[in-house]
Amino acid sequence: YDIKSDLYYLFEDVNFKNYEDLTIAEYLIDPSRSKYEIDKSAKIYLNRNLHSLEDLVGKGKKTLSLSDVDKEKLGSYISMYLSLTEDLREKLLSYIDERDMKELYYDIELPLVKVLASMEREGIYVNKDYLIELGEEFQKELDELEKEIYSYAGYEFNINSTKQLGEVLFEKLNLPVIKKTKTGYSTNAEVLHKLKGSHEIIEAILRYRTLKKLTTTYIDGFITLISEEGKIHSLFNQNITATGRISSQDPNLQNIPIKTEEGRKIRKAFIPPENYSFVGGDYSQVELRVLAHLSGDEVMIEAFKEDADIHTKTASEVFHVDFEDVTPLQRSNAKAVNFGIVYGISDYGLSQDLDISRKEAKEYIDNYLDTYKEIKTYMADIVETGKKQGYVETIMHRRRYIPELESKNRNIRGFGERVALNTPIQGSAADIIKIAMVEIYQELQEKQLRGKLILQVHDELIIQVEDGDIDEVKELLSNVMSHAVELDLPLKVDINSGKTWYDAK
DNA sequence: GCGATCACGT
DNA sequence: ACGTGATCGCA
Repeated sequence: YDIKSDLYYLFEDVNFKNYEDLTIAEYLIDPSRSKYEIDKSAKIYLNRNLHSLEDLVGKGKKTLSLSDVDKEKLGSYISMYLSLTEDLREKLLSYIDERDMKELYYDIELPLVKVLASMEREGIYVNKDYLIELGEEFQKELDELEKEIYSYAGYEFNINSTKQLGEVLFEKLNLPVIKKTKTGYSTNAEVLHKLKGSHEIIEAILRYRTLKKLTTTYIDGFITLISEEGKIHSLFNQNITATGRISSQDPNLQNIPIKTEEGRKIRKAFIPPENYSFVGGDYSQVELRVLAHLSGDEVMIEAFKEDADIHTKTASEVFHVDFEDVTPLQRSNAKAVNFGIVYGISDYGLSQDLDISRKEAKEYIDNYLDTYKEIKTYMADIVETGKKQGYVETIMHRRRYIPELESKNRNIRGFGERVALNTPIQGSAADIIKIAMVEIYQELQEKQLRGKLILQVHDELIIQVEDGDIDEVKELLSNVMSHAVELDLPLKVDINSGKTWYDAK
């Protein structure tokens, strides 16, 4: 039960075939549960009412150490735990078998436990001095912005408080209210951008928000997590997301900035040991490729086979212009539609994204579905399947139940429909990269390459490798990732390397 | 401790 | 669509 933490200590001795993890089995049976605790599972799967460990040690500040727990109570808890585990195992494995999840469980998720444990244990070196320096740079500008904002407002207030900021903008300065939230005025980036022309304070606030985020989350936040050896060991969770993706925490290494150059600089702080480099591989358009495969849409499959720029190709089809004549705006609109389709689009959502009317958004979508006719069929079919079965599946039979499809509330049902479409796409992409991770891990060991997998960012893998083995690892990573599964179209992988995470782009 | 808001990623 | 985390302000 939750064996990843134990693998830290048993690492050298445990081999692939001789461990099991019931939290993983439970996750595959129902990935939407918020946590996997043995007392709850005993109730769900065996209808047994049990005391939890928490009943023994308490919670919060007064939590007891195990050594302080009454020995008799502890003993009976442990014996209950052991016999329960065996009963639970039998029950869960029968579910896994019934649902055709044996391959997913034994060949992907279980081996992956060890891969993730290895990534957590290895961690990643951080250049602390660089981070501190970058932080000081940001802080200097933040101090100036703070003064500037106070002078525009006419008084000092807490800029971080949306409530106080709303009062300044919409009551003191009388700027037009663009949007309201449940609790008051909306002050998010989207709103602020629309207010940009109306007062100089707006640009200062936007800049303040950006720099504040970078300092608090990515600089101060990281510095406190650096170990004595100068590393960060974040956790890679295997039973959190409803779609099968991995999540990362303490710190989250899956949302390090990249879009703006300033934020991207954070990545220069992540470095390999001496004489090592990073080799990175990322799937190009993996979710759209998965959609092309799942729907069997020949137009989209053909576009990918030609290795065309998919957004330009989409624009040329949707707007009925030659490939060469697609304008940057047309391409960026087509890109938004492609994104929207993967997320299970609504005309409302797309109209928000593109800041156009709902009617225009609907026209874009209709044009899109006229172009990719089999995607239209697929969208209708998958929702139908979800309603009929109560769940949808990925290519490796990962399953997600969608009770929202039965809701009488239109909004909730609409959400369920988007989930029904997005889950097989996002989840199959997760299946694919997980297969690649398990294979890479095994190949690096068997070929005795001096490389270790250290990061996964949904469609991207980063390996830390001794300089002499860079070329071989690049080749291996490219092959393993692109052949992880066989679809009706090729998977494309881009490979890079460098001396910091920033450079492995 | 917790919901709400905001911002970062794929 | 899927996440994590910082902060505020209230309980």
